[in-house]
Formats: sequence, C-alpha cells, structure tokens
Amino acid sequence: MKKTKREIILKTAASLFRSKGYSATSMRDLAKAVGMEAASLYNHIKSKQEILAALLLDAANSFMDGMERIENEDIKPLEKIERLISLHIRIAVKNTDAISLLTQEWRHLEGEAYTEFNSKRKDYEKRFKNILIRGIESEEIKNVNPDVALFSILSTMRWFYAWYSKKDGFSIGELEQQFSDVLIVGLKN
Amino acid sequence: MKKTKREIILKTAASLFRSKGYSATSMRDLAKAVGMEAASLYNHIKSKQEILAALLLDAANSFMDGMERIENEDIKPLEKIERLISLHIRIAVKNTDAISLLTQEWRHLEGEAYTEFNSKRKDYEKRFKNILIRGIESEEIKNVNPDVALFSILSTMRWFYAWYSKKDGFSIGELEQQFSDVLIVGLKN
DNA sequence: CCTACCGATCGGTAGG
DNA sequence: CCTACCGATCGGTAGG
Repeated sequence: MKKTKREIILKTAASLFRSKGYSATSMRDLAKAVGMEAASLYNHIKSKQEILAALLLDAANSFMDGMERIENEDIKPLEKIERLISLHIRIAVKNTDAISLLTQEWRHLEGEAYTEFNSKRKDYEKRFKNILIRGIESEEIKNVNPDVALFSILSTMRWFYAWYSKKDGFSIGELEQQFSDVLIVGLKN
Repeated sequence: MKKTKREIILKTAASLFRSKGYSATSMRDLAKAVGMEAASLYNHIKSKQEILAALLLDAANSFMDGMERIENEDIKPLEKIERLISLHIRIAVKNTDAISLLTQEWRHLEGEAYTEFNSKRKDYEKRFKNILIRGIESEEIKNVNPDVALFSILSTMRWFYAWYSKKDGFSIGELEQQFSDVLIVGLKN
C-alpha cells in the first residue's frame, strides 16, 4: 500500500481545499503541509487546476460506476433509490474530503475539466430522475414532483459528508436505515 | 426607494461572491462592477471582510426573526415545520444571492463575525430540532432520528436557492406545497 | 527536490 | 472619488 508522492499531494490538497476552499489555499500552504518547497510540487503535478480536476473527476467516476451498477440490478425503482442513498453514504464515509469538493468547489474547475465534470453531473441527475419517474409510473412512489424529489434526496446526500463529520457512533447500516426512513418514508404519521 | 452607494456595493458583492466565491472575487472585480476605482470602495465599506459579514449577518437575522415568529404561533409542531419550510423558500426567492453565501461562503468569515454567525446558526438548528422533537413526542411525527430529519430538511432548504435559480414558472404557493409533500409526507406509497 | 526569481495581482492606504 | 503606490503574496518557471 505504498503511496506515491503524487497521491500524498492529492490527498493533502483535498483536505486543505476542503477546510480553506480552493481559492484560499495557496500552493505554498500545500507544499508546507506535504513537507517540501512550493516549486517542488511541480515535479509531481502540472498545476493547481490539475489537482482539483483529478480529485473531482475521480470522485465523479465513483458515482457514475455506482449508478451503472444499480441501474442494471433487477430490482424495483424504490429499491434502486435505496441503493443510491447507500452509494452516497458509502462513498462519503470512505472519501470525505474529496466528496466535500464535489459539493463545494467544483465551480472553480476551468476549461475542459469543467465541461466534463458538468456533463457527468447532469447525466447522473438525469438517470437518477428516470428511476424516480419509473417508480411514480408503477405507483410504487407517490405522485410527487420528480424534480423536487430528486433535488431533496441529492441535497441531503451532497451535504451528508458534513453532517457525518460531526456525528459519531453510527454504523453504515444505521445510517442507510435512518436516511432511507426520512427521505423515502417521510415524517408524517 | 433610493439606494445608497453602500447598498449598491453590498448587492453587487453578493452577486459576485455567489458566482466566483469570496476568495476568488477581488476588490478590483467589485469596483469594476460597481463602476468606480478599487480605492474608492473604501469610502463606503471598511474591508472585504466587512462586506461578507454584513451580508451574512443580515441574512441570518431574517431567519432568526422568522423562527421567533413561528415558535410563538399557536399551531402544532408539524404545521410549524411547514411554516419553516415556507420561511426558507420565501427568503431564498427574495434574496437569492445573499442566501447562496449563507450556504457556501460563511466559512470565510473571520474573528467576531464568525463567532456570532456560528452561534446564531447553532441556535437556529437547536430550535428547529426542538420543534421536531415535540412533534415526535406528540406522535404527530414518525419516530425518526430527529438529527437526521433536521439535517435532511435543512440541506434541502439550504440548496433551494440553486435549484430555484434554474427552474421557472413555479408560484410560491406551489413551491411550498411540493417541498412540504416531499419533505414531510415522503415518497413511498 | 532546492534556491532564486518572474510578472501579476492582492487588499488596502496616503493624500488630495 | 481618483491617482499613485505600499508590502505581501500568488501560481509557476529556470536551472541546477
């Protein structure tokens, strides 16, 4: 499990970008945290932008892979929604810093990386929404506005990393159960 | 309805901070957007920090006032939750830029302003949670984890401004109805 | 991986 | 409200 210098730089950058924000983190901050001079970073990475792009596209791909897998499972729409909630929770627990960037810092992407990230994001949302629509059609899901339902689930899941960082003592299973309860079953008795 | 220069500067800053982020927005960007030289801004504001603090504390106070009012209404907990959802929607529709900063840029606050903002935020969440707990006690609300329920509602409402900016043609009444449906009644048939 | 350094830009001030 | 300017810091490169 030896980590290359590049991997260490990326991990450290994720943590700094998360706590200070991309713009407010300088390459000198990053160099100090890694234990080298700023100029030396450039032997491992091309630019500050490349770091952000690598982190975000990697995280985005985890979600695309998960979506692909869940779409192809032979289960009902509502169960797919549950699996997607679980996907978000698991990725966030495993890779909290990178997920925070996905929520907070993606607008600082430039050029092609921005375009690529954005189109993945839109594709993901479209596929998620299609599952909701199929659930509404089969009457497994209430006749709610699918855009509102999609947005509600995704907002909650996108901020999950921040909530999770403050709370302790929940197992993955408990988290999945409680978020499914609230997001799918609702509050009203 | 004449606006002072200071008000124009604050409004313009809110819009720039929203689209570029606080750190990535320079005082020269702001000056240009307002139509003066950077140095001249300082006749109306003390510092870049002061702008962010003024915008955020003002927005935070809108929520504190709304919470105060709703707490004192003689209605059941679940109806208070509905009113709070409506409060978030109305403030976000009226003051979209400032609300985006509340969600995205508050961590750039420094010193006393950070402390004050943070304590208001915590106070607001505590009072919101108490309403949920009272609803659970009276069995009007399902026996869900109140932290998870609080977090789910607040995440959705905090991102509402971004969703709303992309969608058109909803009246306030429709928005209130649809978000209450999804957040309170749930998805499962 | 470092020293030395580049041009650009930052938030902010002096003085009028 | 402007011109002129401050010291500090930025992302990044040259050359070893």
